[in-house]
Amino acid sequence: MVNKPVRTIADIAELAGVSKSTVSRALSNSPLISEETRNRIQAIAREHNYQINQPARSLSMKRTNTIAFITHGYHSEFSVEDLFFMEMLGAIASTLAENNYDLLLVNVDPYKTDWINDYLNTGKVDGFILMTSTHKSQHVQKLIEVQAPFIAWGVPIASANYCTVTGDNLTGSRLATAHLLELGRRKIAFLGGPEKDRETQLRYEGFANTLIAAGLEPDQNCVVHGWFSRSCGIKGMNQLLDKEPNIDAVFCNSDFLAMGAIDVIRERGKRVPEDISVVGYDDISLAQYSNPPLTTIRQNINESGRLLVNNLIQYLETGIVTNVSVPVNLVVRESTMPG
Amino acid sequence: MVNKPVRTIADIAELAGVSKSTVSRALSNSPLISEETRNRIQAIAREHNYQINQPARSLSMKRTNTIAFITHGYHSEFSVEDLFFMEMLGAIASTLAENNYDLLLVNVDPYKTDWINDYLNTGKVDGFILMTSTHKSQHVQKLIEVQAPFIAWGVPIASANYCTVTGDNLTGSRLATAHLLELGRRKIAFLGGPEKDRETQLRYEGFANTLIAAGLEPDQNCVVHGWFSRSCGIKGMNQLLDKEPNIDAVFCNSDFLAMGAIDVIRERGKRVPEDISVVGYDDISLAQYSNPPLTTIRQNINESGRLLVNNLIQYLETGIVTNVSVPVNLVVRESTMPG
DNA sequence: CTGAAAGCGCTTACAG
DNA sequence: CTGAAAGCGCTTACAG
Repeated sequence: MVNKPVRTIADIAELAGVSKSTVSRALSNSPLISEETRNRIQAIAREHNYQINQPARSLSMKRTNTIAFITHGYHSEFSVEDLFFMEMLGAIASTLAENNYDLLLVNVDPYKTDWINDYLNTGKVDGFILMTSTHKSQHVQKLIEVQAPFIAWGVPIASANYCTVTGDNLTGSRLATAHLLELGRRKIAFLGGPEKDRETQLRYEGFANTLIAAGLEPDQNCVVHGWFSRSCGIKGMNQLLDKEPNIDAVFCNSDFLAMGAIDVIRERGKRVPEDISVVGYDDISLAQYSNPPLTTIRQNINESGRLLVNNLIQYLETGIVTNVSVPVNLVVRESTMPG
Repeated sequence: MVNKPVRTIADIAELAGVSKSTVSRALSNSPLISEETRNRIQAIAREHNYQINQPARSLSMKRTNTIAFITHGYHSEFSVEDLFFMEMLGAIASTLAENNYDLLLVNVDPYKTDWINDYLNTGKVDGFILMTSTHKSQHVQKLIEVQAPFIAWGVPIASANYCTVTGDNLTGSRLATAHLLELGRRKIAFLGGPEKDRETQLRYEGFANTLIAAGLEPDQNCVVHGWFSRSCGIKGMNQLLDKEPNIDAVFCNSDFLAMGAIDVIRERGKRVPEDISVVGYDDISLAQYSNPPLTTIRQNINESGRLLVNNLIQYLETGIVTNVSVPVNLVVRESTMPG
């Protein structure tokens, strides 16, 4: 039945006895085309399993319907410590697919920004979703400088105007701290992310303000900073307990920090949560399987991923710059409440 | 200094006083061009930060230098249970980058194969890396049917000729079983993956043969099958202990199965490894952080990812079909040896 | 060693 | 509502 492959709009035009212009318009549902013609052409295309050629389309339209997800593994390769952005990636992938966008995964060197040029002016992608954790501000500044369309995860840099999605860090830390206070804890430590991270600063702010509102004085002996990794949780918790052995709770800025902290607490002969309550941050899927299951601040990763995609697409189409803060909530598990 | 943007080879041709053909050849290091001309043109391109237009190039060359990584989350979104393919993805991403290929991430519905058409005849990608776990054979058969260039993770289907990379399942299960026998275990259970999985079958074969070689009889009461997930580990371990309460070791076909099994063993009042030794499979990055750290069969994920990329590229260039089996090794941790 | 020209497969003003 | 034609920015036979 099919005696000649149908690969191009020219093939379809011939079969339908119309011009290529008409085929092109019919396939893209142009209102210019009469319904009858459109249906006839679309039927032919379907019957012959026609697929449009994307490079040709991109070249002509100067857009690719492809978005690059920019990240870098915590170690050189991806590992469990990258779970947060992996879960974000899942939500982003499905939302992009729903919008007929493709997803290019770009794993960059966090200390270099030359990836921007490689993907933007080559016409490979229409925009970027920036998920890098290290040196984020350098990447943001460079993206702005070259006027690249992008959206970034995280608190926006004050001096610049660009799209962002972030979790509500102030509320998150307030919820965590209030929960620990309600449990009767009074010597609460802060096991933070990098000190210059805006997210970490906001979380400290919420933490300190909640303590003060409860009539307590934040104690600088109970504050440490580091990366969000398990190994920094181990290091940080050791430092905290060295300085202040009678800590009765710790608010960690990530679930991995919390897991590292719990290991240290137990190694030092104390119990979680009986002696020290531990709260994490993010609620990655691993948090509930941890031992004990982690009380943590849920970042609503799926919702955040959807917003990153939808707001970037909106920006591409309309130029509207959005900065959204996604609600967080407290999830209580056994690391603060005995099971 | 730059008074006119330099975006196309035509712009460079004008600046250099040569034709577009010459620029094109010079930029792709064609030996046809004199060294002097080539250097001069490349210098101009560099100076003006010229980036080649990929869609135009793809349209002309009928290849994209893009590979699609085909997978699907274990649940609808990515979670910790997807860690195995995530870690594979890391190795694949960097190896593709080294070879100047881009990586398109395609999260498919495991029950449909229509993604093939969407990516192949559209000229979006040159080939596929197939990482789906469910219904793999359907995807493979369809790929072969439409003559799509691809490589698949896993044991090749006997009746077909296509590129694969797989771990050495026979050796893996032999190492695991021999290790348990050496520890003096005699009632060893097999907590397997899906019964129709070729990988699982091979692992059972290695397991059973090693038992027989040691003069033991494989006991069908000590064998269960399911998915590779933690929840199936819980279900399976409960079934095993219901049927055979005096099991003293269990060989699990994934690290997640092992984690689920350990939870059940403890809940039933037994100790790991004192009462029951547990061996996992894969050695995902989480295995060492598990409680207790898992003895497991390391799949050499990085090496496997590199091979998937390199052998697919080789196939694209030469048509050579490779089927490789990557060595595995035993990693002993506390789930079999008291710390 | 270099250039003029055709072609890759689309989209979209322009004209009717 | 439809078509002829130009154009997107490359590559590569073909000719010299």
